[in-house]
Amino acid sequence: MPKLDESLLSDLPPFSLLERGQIRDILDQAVSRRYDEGTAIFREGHDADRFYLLLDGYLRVIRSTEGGEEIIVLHISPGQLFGIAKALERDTYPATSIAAAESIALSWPTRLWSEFAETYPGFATESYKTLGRRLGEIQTTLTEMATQAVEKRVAAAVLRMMNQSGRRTEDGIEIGFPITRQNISDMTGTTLHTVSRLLSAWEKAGIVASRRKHVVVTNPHELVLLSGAQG
Amino acid sequence: MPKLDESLLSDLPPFSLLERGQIRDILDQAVSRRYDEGTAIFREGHDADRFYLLLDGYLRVIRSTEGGEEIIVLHISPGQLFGIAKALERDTYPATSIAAAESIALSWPTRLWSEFAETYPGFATESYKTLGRRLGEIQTTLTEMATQAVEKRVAAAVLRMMNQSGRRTEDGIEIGFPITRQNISDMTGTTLHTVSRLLSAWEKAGIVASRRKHVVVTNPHELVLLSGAQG
DNA sequence: ACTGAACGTTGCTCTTCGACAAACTCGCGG
DNA sequence: CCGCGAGTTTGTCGAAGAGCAACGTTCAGT
Repeated sequence: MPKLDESLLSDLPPFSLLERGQIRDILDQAVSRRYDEGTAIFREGHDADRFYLLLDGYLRVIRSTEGGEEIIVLHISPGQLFGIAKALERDTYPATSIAAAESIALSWPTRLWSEFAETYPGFATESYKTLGRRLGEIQTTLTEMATQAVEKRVAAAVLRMMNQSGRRTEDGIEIGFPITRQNISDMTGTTLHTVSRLLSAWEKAGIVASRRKHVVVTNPHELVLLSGAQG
Repeated sequence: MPKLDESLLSDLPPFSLLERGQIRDILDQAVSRRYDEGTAIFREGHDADRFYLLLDGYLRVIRSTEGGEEIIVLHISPGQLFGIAKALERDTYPATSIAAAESIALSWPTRLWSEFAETYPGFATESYKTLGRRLGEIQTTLTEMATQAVEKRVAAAVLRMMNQSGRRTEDGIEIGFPITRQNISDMTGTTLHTVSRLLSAWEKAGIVASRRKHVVVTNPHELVLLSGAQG
């Protein structure tokens, strides 16, 4: 295991208040690992024996029904803690995490979570902030799902990914990780067919451009209108 | 303000580890209040200046869209803490709480949350457990909403309320708070018309019996089948 | 360069469920 | 005891979107 550089953590909120030596200690206890696209970091219901920090890449957090259908609950971007079941006093993971793109994450044994929370100022605070944000996100998704028509939901989902991971290109803003129609339908509770039709229509209207597994939003403003912002 | 009795808290998880004197201190700082059916305890987006404990009654936690539609995110039963935005480092409430039945709640100023969490063993732990459970519940609702047909969602929603608040009667198990078809449709993202049709059909099939604003489940087993447990 | 698998498109049909409409009933306040 | 309003029921209609099917396209691996 190569020695990890302190600059990896020093700018991230959960660690930004700490001194060099403290960060060193934390890093020395961490395991770093790479995950190929499509690999599971952990699975729903399994023992929550470690917690994680995403250094690079993107994750999908999914839940599956007994019927075998999967729905994507949220995405995780670099710099975020995840798998922090312990913060909520759970001993199993409540959902499955899959690498949406090739990703790198640090992890620590669960027992260190309480130790970090007690020892390092701001660590617990930031963890709980993260959870609070996620709870809010999920509630928003839920309300959308319950009240909005499919087209608006899909538009909103694409916008959310764009805002979270978008990077400028010459044509517009590209979603920063590979994504299939099936993935989008799993976020919005619809079918890949319907998503395909919508994206085709939007492509004709000059709102998006999509290649296989990649989506570029060329006219974000129009997409916002479609998403039905303020009705 | 009448002096509150210590037995109010002594059996509840967040306080069960505490001594008599500590509970006295906590109670002396609490404000107790009654809320009529339909009254809001606090509203989404407002300053989270207090946190609460439901002593008696039932609450609906709702979120509303810009379009004015409301959806019910979850229900809260007696003995639960709520409005604990502070635990997630939020300074506004993320949703609105409405009394579903006449209810009584204690409340404390937000700043005491951290104090309680530090001073009283088990208090923070229990708060986070509550949040963890709710996060799980919401995720379940979300997956259901995304993958299940209306009938299954409604069946699941009725079952959930039955399990949470049901009380035995001679005819079956009655949901413990007033509930309209509109309320059920707000939980399941459908219309009151559809819910009315479903309940009528179930009534004919001998699965439920409903009077105005009240629902009794007469054949829970059949309802579980309808909810599509294990496909 | 070839092949198969994964991903995407499109047309058609069929069902579910939302929208609109109208009437009924229960329970409360005057 | 009456009238009003909130809650409920039931019917009809139409549109949104799921299901099914078939085909096209891109890519990774050999």
